[in-house]
Amino acid sequence: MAEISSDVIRGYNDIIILYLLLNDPSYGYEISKQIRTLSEDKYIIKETTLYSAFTRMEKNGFVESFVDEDLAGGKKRTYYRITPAGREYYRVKCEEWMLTKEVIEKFIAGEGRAV
Amino acid sequence: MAEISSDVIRGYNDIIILYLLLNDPSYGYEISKQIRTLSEDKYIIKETTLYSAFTRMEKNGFVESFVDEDLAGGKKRTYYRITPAGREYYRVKCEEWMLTKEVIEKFIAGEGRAV
DNA sequence: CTGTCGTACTACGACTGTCGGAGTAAATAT
DNA sequence: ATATTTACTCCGACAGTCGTAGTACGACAG
Repeated sequence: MAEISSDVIRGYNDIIILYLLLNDPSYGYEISKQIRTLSEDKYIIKETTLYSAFTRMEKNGFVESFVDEDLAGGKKRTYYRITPAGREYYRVKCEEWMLTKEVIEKFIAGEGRAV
Repeated sequence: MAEISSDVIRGYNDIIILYLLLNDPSYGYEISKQIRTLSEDKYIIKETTLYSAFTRMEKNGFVESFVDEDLAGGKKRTYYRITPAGREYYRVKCEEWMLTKEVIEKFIAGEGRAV
């Protein structure tokens, strides 16, 4: 099966992550598993990519983090919550996606187009 | 109007360019204008991006270049022709696009989905 | 009681495609 | 005469992703 390369998904990791924060805060490991599940194993985000996206988006004010210190066994977990600015960013990026899709498909074979 | 950012189109410049070489060889300036026209001014590829894509794709064997020395006034123009490997690469990339589109749209609001 | 697997990250350096800016030079339009 | 269009080329910078490694705790198998 074809795999999704990083160049191709680049620029969409942000919205993929934010989508999963729209309803509830979540954390890295959980998000990572959800991406895998929701995409039916077609996209498995790299840990480093995911965590660096969190850092970047927090710096940009799109998410806020808080730590849950009370996990069983004294373990910690860092949650991220989407901010209003993050929601707006998500919305804008979705619109950009629609536009990009339209443009790219003019240059794509398939969907009834001959090569 | 929203603009298409480089991160978002990254990874698709190759197929956009190859698409325009499918039927006939062409050259940088012409391709650049065609992208602009076909996308209805929604995507204007940067010169540096375009020419470095040519160089990269030639190195990878997806295109071949030849120079037309006989332009009026002794000017030169470098044409690029798609190779069989380039056609195959284009085909594969198009399939990858279909898959990527499917995946991304699971994380996108709009198209009847609520946010 | 030892080792592997799953959870939940962090750090660091490398790579690649894109970008910004500058420059070149001839042809055509004003 | 000057500006614009055509047709590139070179250079250094940047940002996001990746590969590799490491940490640390708990649960479960052998």
